[in-house]
Formats: sequence, structure tokens, C-alpha cells
Amino acid sequence: MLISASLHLKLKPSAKYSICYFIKHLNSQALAIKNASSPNEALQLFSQMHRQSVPLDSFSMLFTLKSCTHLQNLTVVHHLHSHIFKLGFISHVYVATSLLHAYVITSFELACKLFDELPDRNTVTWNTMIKGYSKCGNVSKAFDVFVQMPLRNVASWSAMIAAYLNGGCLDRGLALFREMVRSEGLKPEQMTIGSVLSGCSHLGSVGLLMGKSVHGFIIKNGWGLNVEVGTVLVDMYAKCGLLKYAFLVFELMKERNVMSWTALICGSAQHGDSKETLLLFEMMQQTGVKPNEMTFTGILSACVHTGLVDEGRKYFNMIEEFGLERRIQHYGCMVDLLGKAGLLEEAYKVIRTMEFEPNVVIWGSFLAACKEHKQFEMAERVIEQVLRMVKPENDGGVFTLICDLYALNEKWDNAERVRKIMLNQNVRKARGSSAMALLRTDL
DNA sequence: CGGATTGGCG
Repeated sequence: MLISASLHLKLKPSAKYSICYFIKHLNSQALAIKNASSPNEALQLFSQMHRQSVPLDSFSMLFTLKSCTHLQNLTVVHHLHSHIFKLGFISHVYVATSLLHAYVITSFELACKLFDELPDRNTVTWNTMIKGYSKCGNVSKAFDVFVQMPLRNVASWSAMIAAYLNGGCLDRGLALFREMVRSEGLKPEQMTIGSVLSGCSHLGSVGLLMGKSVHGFIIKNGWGLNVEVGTVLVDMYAKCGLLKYAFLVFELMKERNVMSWTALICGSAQHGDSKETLLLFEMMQQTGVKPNEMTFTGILSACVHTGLVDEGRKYFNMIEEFGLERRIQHYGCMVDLLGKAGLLEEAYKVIRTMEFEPNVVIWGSFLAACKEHKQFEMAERVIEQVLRMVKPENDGGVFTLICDLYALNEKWDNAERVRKIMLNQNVRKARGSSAMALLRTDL
């Protein structure tokens, strides 16, 4: 209905400036963007508004930004930034924070630059920066922000604790958690427990020790096992490889939502038991819980694990049948699945037809499959394009892969060229994140 | 008429 209203507008430009139409149009457009079924649809509505010279309000801007964040496309962010700047929305804290978040996702360097230039910031803005530094592993900078910010809320503490845990500073993370509990006025909410436990999830056996102590903390404080806390516990135990405990906590929970089921599904997928994963998916639906995007990431990765190509295709199509958005991770799984099965042409087609810009992960698994199946011609279609987007200091693995592919096909000049880029930049393969090694650097 | 920012997944 809303869209038809705007189409109607297109047909009758004479009516465009009548006051009644103007107001109705303005409001309905913002809502239409909010309800858009995909980021591209939101963008289309946005540019339609712009083309028709409809004044953009902060809501249209916010909804567009929010919907495009998943695209992880720097060009789109730049485009929206220029609109925001021209319209003076850069001083609108909500809009500015949303834009900052979009930059944190795509290019943290530019996010820092924007943050310095912002005329107005609130707690959420500062929190976004803590998250950003945490994401790129700069714990001390994250702490600088945490100290510097004028006002801290529960989310700020959670973000900082998570930054410590993700950076491997376990004892400082735990100390901050205790300090937060002790300090007046701030009770850890689900979110804090959530970030503490999800931090533990990434740290393997050492994280498990800490996760258990937080679990004990929850029991000691008599907080009980509600859905939220139960779910993060299930997730933590599953990610740390203690699937037995994950099932145990899951059994104890009185109420279970999509997230609880999804944690278990992803855990068992990661564990390599695809039969059980798919069974859990059936059970979940039988209890009337509908899957979300992340559930499908788990299901698809289980298919990748066991090489279930037909099932993978089936579940991939199911995403839209459930009215869900396809995420870049879903495409990543499909490329991985098809590539490993040697169906490189189909994998290539998936990459070319998706609405996302392919990222390094996608190209990496495509090239790895090319190497595995000795399909050099297929690899050569994309290698130069990939070389242009990877950074030697971050994507050492992809460089090695490309070098191997050239060598495999006896293109020695090219292999040598890639090897030289790597040598000049002192490429190391991605830093191993053994929890023990991280702990040692901290002590 | 009102509608809103960070937080989860490799």
C-alpha cells in the first residue's frame, strides 16, 4: 500500500507539492524503508525519495542506515555519509551513531576519523567506539575510550569486559566484572553476563574455566536460569566443546526460544555431528519455534561439514521460504559446500548473483576449492580482483593460497610477484589464538 | 498521530 502510494506519486508529479500529499508521503516513506524486506529495497526507496526531492527526515536516514549495515559495503556507507553530511544530520546523535556503527563494520580507520569530527556524542556513541577497538583487538585503546567517556552505562561496562576477554586479558576482564558488580547502581544485566560468557566462548579451555566460575556466580547470586542466561550458558558450553553440559543446561531451562535452540544447533554443527544438528532442527520446529538467520548458518555449516550438497541447497532455499534475509554467511557456506564438492561453476554463480560484495572469506574458500580440485582456470578468473582487495598484513592466508595456485599452474612469474608482495609486507599467517598463549602474554 | 542510535554469527 505504501509503495503503491509512492508509485502513484511518480505518475502524478503535479500533485507532488500539495501539502496533504507531501506530509503523507514523507511519513509513509520512512515507514516503508523501515518495513523494507531487504537492504536493497530500503536503498531503492531511499534513492527514490531523493530523486523526487522529498525532504529526508532523521527517521528515513536511520532506517536506511540500519538496514544497510549488514551489507558491509563501504561504497554504500560513503554514499549515505555524503547525504547525511549535506543534510546536516551529522549533528543528530542517533543518525551519527548509526553511521559510526556502519563505519565500524566496514572500515574502522574511517570510523575513528568520523568519531573525531562528530559535533555531538552520547553514551551509545562512545560504546560503539569501545566495540570498534575491541573488534580490531586494540584493548588498550578500548580502555582509553572507556576511561575518557563522560558517562558509562551497563552496556559500556559490558563492552569493555568483552574487549578484555576477546583480547585474551582474562583476569582484567573478570576483575572489571567484579568491580561492576561491587560498584553501586550497576547490576549486571543479561547483556553483561552475555558478553562475559560469549567472551569465554572464544577462549577454549581457559575460557571454559572462567565460564564455569561465572556459571557458579549466577547460581550463588540465585539469579536462576531464565531464557537469556540459560541461552548464553548453552552457547558458551557448546562453543567450548562441552556439548554434554550444553545439553544439560538446555534440559534444565523451563523456557526456550530461537536463540536457545540455535546455540545448541550451532554447537552440534561445530562439533561435526550433522545428523544430530538436523534432528535438533526438526525438534525445534515441532515445538513451534521458528528458525532465524543464525539457525540457518548452523544448519548450513553442518551440511558443509559432512558434504551434504542436496540438503544444503534445500536449506538454503528454505531461508526465503521462512521469510528470512539471506546473510553473507549463508552464501559463504554455500560457496564452501559447492566448492568442496568440486562444483566450482555453481559456486562461482552463487558469488556472482548474491546481493553482497564478496568478502575475503568468500574468496578464500572459493580459491581453496580451486586449489583442492586443481581448477586453475576458474581461479584465474578472480585472482587479480582478489589481489586488489586483500591486504598483505591481514590476509596472509589468501596470499599464500594465490601463490600456491600460480605455482601449481607453473606461472612462476606471477607466483614470484605475489611472494614478493608478501615478503615486503612481512606477511604472517593469521595470529594463532591459543588461549594459553594469550594468557601467557597477559601475565 | 508516531516511528529511534550501540550489543549476536567467520
